[in-house]
Amino acid sequence: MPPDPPTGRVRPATMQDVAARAGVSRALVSLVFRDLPGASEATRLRVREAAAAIGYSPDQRARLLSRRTSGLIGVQFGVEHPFHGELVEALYTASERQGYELALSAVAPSRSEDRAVESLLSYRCEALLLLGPTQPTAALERLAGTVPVVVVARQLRSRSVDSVRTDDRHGAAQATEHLLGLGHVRIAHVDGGDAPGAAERRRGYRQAMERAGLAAEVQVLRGGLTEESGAAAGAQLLAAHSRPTAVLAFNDRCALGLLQRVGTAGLAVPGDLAVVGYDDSRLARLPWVDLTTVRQDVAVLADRAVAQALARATGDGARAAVVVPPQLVVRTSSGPPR
Amino acid sequence: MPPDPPTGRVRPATMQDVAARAGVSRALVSLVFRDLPGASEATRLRVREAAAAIGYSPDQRARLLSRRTSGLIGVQFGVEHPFHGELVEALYTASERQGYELALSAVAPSRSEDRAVESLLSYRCEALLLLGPTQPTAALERLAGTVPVVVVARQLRSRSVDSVRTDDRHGAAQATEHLLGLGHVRIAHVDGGDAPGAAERRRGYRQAMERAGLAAEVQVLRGGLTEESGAAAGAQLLAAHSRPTAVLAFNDRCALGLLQRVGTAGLAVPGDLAVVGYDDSRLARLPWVDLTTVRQDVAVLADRAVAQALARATGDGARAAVVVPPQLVVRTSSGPPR
DNA sequence: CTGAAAGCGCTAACAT
DNA sequence: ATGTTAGCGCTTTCAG
Repeated sequence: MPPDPPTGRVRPATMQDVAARAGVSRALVSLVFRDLPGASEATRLRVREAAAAIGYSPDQRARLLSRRTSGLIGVQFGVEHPFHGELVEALYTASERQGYELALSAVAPSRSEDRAVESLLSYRCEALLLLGPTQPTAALERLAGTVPVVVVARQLRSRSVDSVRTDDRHGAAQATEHLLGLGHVRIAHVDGGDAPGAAERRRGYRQAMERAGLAAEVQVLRGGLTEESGAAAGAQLLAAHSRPTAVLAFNDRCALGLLQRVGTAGLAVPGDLAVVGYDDSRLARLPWVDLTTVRQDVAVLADRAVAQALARATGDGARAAVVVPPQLVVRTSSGPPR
Repeated sequence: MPPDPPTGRVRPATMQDVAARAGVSRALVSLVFRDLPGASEATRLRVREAAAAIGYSPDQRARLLSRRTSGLIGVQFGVEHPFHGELVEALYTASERQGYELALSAVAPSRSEDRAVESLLSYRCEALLLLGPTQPTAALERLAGTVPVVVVARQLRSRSVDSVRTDDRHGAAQATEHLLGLGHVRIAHVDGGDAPGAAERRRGYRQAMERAGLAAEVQVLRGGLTEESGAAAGAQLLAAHSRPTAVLAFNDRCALGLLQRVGTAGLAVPGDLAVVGYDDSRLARLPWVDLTTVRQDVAVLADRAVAQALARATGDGARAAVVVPPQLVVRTSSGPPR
């Protein structure tokens, strides 16, 4: 054993140390730690004890390097998106179940998606999961030529890149149908502009209106992803001479801004205006908001994404665009027209 | 070159490939990629070109393994805390400037802090940055015996574990003094119970009141970290016979719930009640909220945390409890009493 | 300035 | 059931 480094901390124990202490070979220790057959119960116990005694834990760096396959799935996520947080959590569960480790790389205003991907690649991840990437499709396709790529939570028109997302068209249609079922006729949609998913949600809304024979009532207002955009749309609604009795907002934050704006103007919700959001975020569940909304099934999204990534990484499995059904969550912000 | 694996993807290029193509030795390529002296400009160019031509990027796994020091800083963060997201972003900047890589490990309802740390340790990180950990101090001290640990954004009473945090006592005092300066006398504090930082903020509030000779007016209401807790406290305030004219809430979310509750009751803000939050979160900046609040300096916290971690990892540098001053951000939710 | 050789700590394929 | 032997792709001496 070499002398301690100047810090006074001991060199971390290696597999060799454990083997020596347990009186076996390194290979045996390796087997025991990977729970593979080929060691007697008695030795397993001895090895475990020796390891515990000297505080050994396998060195992941060496393990990654020596394995034929890295066993790593790279995940690019945005630090500012609460929804990505939920996804990451679900991905841990999903990947663990399938025996893989996650490598996280964050995207932030000061850290580009390119940098995030580059870092992931340097760890030789077997597949990349990109949460709501904003890179152009061409760039994603190029990347997918290097490593299996699964785009999560973004609609993508590509033949080569895999994707897993919620059926936003269906979600928006469901929400619209819910309002129609309540007896609303003048139903407006405050959209998300060119945000991921916005086009799909517009289509779902429009189709539901058309199916109900209300094509003439279709009214799409320019919105966005934030409270501010919702408030602006709310102001527009108030100014309209034939005000809608119900609104489907692009997402919960947008709905919240809208609620705030029309509330200030004295409108009752849902009496004067029924409001539906999208995402089922924490905000939607606040007691005084209690927003009817559309929930994305995070656990299923994560499962499918990991499964698809691994299928591609191992060579079997063809390209797929997986679509997961959303779920309407009815709360008190939507009710029949007065 | 071995045949392609069954996936049809080519084996990633190695340093040896680059060396062969550029007609130099591997060691040279290594130097070039680490920007170390010892190679002529001409060779550098040749190497870079060769690498680019075959799409080489250094294998981080091998690099980590072979270096005497891993050059990794492990970060444990909570996926559900927007503030941790901000910190992570700043940590990327700070660590990059000091030539270190970040290894991220998330904590979530279904993923314990122990698991997160275990994963970080398996990569042989040189130091651990724990963002708002909830582990007991004893556990943290034990961990710190294995690897340098810096606790970020949590107050900690320990002689062996380093910490970097905002001066919450000072922040709360500043906020209280701001309200005092506006002419308020009956100032209440809706606290954070036993949340990290709550005790410090209570003290800051109390001390400011006492310094102003208003010890008799001190009123601490049980609150919490969420909108719900703020709303509950708001209801209590409304019921009080001698209602305060100003409130300092534990954080912005708590303040928001409070605002909502007293707004519903018809109170004007800041006219009937001045409200101050804490954190300067996105919520505080919403136009119709425009909350006076206390900002934590994320960039400085991150810088100090990384610096302290590295100082300890390299052996020099003693234990430290770094305290970063906060900054009061005055908006429209605070004004003089009517 | 350049090249050869020895590991880093583990896994994997083969012996025994 | 256990031990032996090569590497994984890089960094790091130490010679040229």
